[in-house]
Amino acid sequence: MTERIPIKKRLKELRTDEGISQKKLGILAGIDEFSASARVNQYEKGKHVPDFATVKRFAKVLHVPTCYFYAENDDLAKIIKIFGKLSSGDKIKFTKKLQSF
Amino acid sequence: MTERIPIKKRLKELRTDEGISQKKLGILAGIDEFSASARVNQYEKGKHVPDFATVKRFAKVLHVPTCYFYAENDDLAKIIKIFGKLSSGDKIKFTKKLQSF
DNA sequence: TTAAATACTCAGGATTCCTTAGTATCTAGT
DNA sequence: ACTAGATACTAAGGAATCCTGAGTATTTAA
Repeated sequence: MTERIPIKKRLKELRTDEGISQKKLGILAGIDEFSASARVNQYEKGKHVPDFATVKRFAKVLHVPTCYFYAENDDLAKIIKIFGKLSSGDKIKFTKKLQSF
Repeated sequence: MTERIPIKKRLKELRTDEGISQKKLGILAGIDEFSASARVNQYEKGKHVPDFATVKRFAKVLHVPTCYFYAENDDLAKIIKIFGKLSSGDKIKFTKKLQSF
């Protein structure tokens, strides 16, 4: 029973964009160096699912909002990523403009 | 060790807006009627964390994108919710508007 | 004030994850 | 082509977390 969870895909995309290894990503996210490689691989292959605290640390390392890893729709994922890169001022401005929709 | 996960807050907000009980929400999401009450309560109180497949079913019942439940930032949560309610055409317009920022 | 609905809790069996130890594969240098 | 080191990946079992079943509190409405 393979759970269709976006984390594996999103994690791999961002990690390869960043040009770092599975092990290094794990270490940067605070995972013990001796299990970092196995765990990140299990997440990317979809063998296991990281808990929220771990995803949160991946998000910090990879500079996206945490919920990016749970976005099923690619367009929505892109919006979440862009929103995360806005300045605080632009976030407010943008949010206000949305009320028109 | 209480994990600071947005699910509990988002779940309660949406459920009360909808005006249904914890048990009913669980049943609508396909949980066995004899454990629906306990499980949804555990999720809302933050005692346990639902797996992604379960969150996905909550999302369907409550008419929001799944990643809404993982959004830490309230403004971003609102954006995700609005995006989920747009028509395909408006989703494209919406995405373009964000590019200009 | 009572019954029913709703919210909530506990404990243990069921499930999933993390760690350890290792194998497979890729890459760069000679 | 060969080797060494880096990277990707996997199995298995102990550790951690969840789901189920059986309740107890609390709220609501008659």
